[in-house]
Amino acid sequence: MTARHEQVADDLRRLIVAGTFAIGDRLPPETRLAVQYGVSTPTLREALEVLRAEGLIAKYQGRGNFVRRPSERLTYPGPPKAERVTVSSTDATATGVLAVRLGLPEGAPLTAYVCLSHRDDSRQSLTHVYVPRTAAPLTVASPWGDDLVTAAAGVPVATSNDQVTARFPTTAEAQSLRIGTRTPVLAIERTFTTADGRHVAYALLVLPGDRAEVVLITRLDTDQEAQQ
Amino acid sequence: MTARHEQVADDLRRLIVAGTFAIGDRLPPETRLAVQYGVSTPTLREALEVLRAEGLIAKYQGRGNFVRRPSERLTYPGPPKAERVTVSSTDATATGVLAVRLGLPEGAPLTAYVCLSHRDDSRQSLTHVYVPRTAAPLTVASPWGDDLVTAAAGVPVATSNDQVTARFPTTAEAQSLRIGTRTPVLAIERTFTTADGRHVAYALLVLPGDRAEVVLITRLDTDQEAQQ
DNA sequence: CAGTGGTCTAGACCACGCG
DNA sequence: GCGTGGTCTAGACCACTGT
Repeated sequence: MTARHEQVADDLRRLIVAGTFAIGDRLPPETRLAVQYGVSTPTLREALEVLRAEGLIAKYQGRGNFVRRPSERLTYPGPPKAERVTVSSTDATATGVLAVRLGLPEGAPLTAYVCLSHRDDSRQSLTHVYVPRTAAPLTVASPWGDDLVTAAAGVPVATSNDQVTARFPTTAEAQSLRIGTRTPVLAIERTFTTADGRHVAYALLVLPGDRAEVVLITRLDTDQEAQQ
Repeated sequence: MTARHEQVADDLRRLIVAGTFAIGDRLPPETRLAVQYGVSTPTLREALEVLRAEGLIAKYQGRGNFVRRPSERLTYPGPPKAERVTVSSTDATATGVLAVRLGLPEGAPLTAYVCLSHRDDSRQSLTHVYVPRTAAPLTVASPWGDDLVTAAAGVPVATSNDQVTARFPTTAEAQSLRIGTRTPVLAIERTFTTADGRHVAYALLVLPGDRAEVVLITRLDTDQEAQQ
């Protein structure tokens, strides 16, 4: 009682790991694969969606489906492996959840930074950083936003509290990261806190689920880290 | 140029947060909603899939779509909020990645535990724990597997290394958690290590992306936690 | 331009839940 | 049995890519 698209995905996965389709190869067009497997095109696309979520293939509109190089996974937090990070900044105001997270009054002036990290023409991460607006000039940044926050906050930043969830990307996020709207992403909401307990920055990281993972190390014999 | 199913999702989301559809309410049948919005049923189902990934609604086959109670999110790691945890155990052998992770020879005897945590008739987490086979009798367990590991390992467990990824559930996982196969999940691979550096247990946690989040707290002024 | 994926249609049939 | 969601079909049209 396995679904048809799962059967197709299983067979294609077998062909890929067996090397019948080598790394970097383009798969046959979806229409032809659909005919070969005797399924309709939406069903075959479901199968490819599964493989894409596993990071086995990448789709490029107008070009085709390609076998991905394995273990291209980036880890968060960790040394950024991006080749380039492009940053842009705009003025914004604290509204709704943003004001709550930063402990600021509604409408307070903010500066919003957008960091997009690349590597080998592959988008790695999309980060939005929100800090209270200051005159601080900001130049370079890490893909996770740490540099921006330490530079923007006048005082040292002590801890960051990260909430990691799995969801689908918004259309804007999918376009920025060049992933499908049905590819799961890791969404990380970071709240930066100073030693005296003030929240000084908020960041939203979006990492493609097919090429990123979050690593956390817990000491079990000591006390567990406190929850938010 | 927004996709049709995104427009429909936006409108339904608006109706839900506005309270037109109250918490616990059943939405109209998908066929009727499709007619109302002037879209086909697959398109409308795509819209509902988006809302389900956001945790706004829950689907039950044969019954309908229901508005979920918000902030039902469980956090990992953290105090388990499950009402019940059902555990079953079977014998297994270390094969492939399992042997590598545990540092055991291929074919070594293991005991596999499956923990399923519930709460209010809602599946919360599915955990597979693999430990070297011993005669240790194991009774109760936390949903994250910690209790099982500390009981099974003869020596104290010092740290756990967790790798968090976002992906789709397997059909078996989806059935166990009673979620759709297209609902993103947080998959956490835990490796338990003793103070002398031996890997003594391996666990795979699957948390529904629409009701779970991983929380990690990082101290920025001290040295970053070492990566694996 | 031709080929590719992105999205959508208007149905169909099956499995499940409940009365 | 009836209504529900789960899955699939066999197309269609558009947008994007590279020549």
